[in-house]
Amino acid sequence: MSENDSCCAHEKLEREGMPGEEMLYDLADLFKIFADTTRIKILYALMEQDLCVAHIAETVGATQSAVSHQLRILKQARLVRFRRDGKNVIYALSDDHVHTILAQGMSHLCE
Amino acid sequence: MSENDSCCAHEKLEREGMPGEEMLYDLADLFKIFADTTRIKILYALMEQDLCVAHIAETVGATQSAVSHQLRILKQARLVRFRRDGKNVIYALSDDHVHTILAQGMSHLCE
DNA sequence: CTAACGTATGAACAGTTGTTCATACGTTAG
DNA sequence: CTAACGTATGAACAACTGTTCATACGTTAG
Repeated sequence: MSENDSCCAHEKLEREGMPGEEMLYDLADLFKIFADTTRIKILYALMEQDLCVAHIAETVGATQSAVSHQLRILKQARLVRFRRDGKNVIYALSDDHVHTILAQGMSHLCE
Repeated sequence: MSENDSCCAHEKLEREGMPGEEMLYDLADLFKIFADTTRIKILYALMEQDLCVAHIAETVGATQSAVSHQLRILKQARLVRFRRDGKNVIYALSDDHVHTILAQGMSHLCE
């Protein structure tokens, strides 16, 4: 299995066994984001199509405020991006790692 | 509300695309497990080789009690398995989803 | 301009989480 | 048997997290 990733930590991992402290904290922080049902719902919703905040709130069954707070977290983690459209703000997934990570989680659950 | 926005077909999402409530909670619970540095360290350590509790504690730099508590959580999620060896209890990874999920997380961090 | 709408944000709150400490359990040596 | 060792567990504690509420911000219609 030849993983030709540009990620420098992979080589280090194979040599030393464990990433550095800082990297481990970043990794834990990333998984924290997927550890909440509201955020997962938002991500699944955005996998279908780009959505404004009000429609996200409606789709996931949460208040506008709660969704806005969570979108802030997803933004900071660069998992979603956004653009203004008049009074609305449209959110979208920023890359396809979201899909891959969620799919792997599902795969474990269904084994 | 009757306007034709670029995000007006959100009603479809409630029918397809999104897993059920129960599955979403299980998925969030799974990612919660990866959302802690102590547990991540334990998993990385076990990727190298099977280890008893005392050696895990030494490797990850945590107390025996803290490690034992976390191993309980990893056990319940079926991410690790264990066997007795005299007075020791040897822990090991139970499947390779652990490696895949951690690698995907790393991949996102290094993009 | 002002009003209405969509969105963002801060504070307060309840619920959860991970660690420490003390102690109990299980196994083996003597 | 008892003592010593490795491991597990419960309670208490501090730190963190997600929601709600109130309110402020930014944009557009009139």
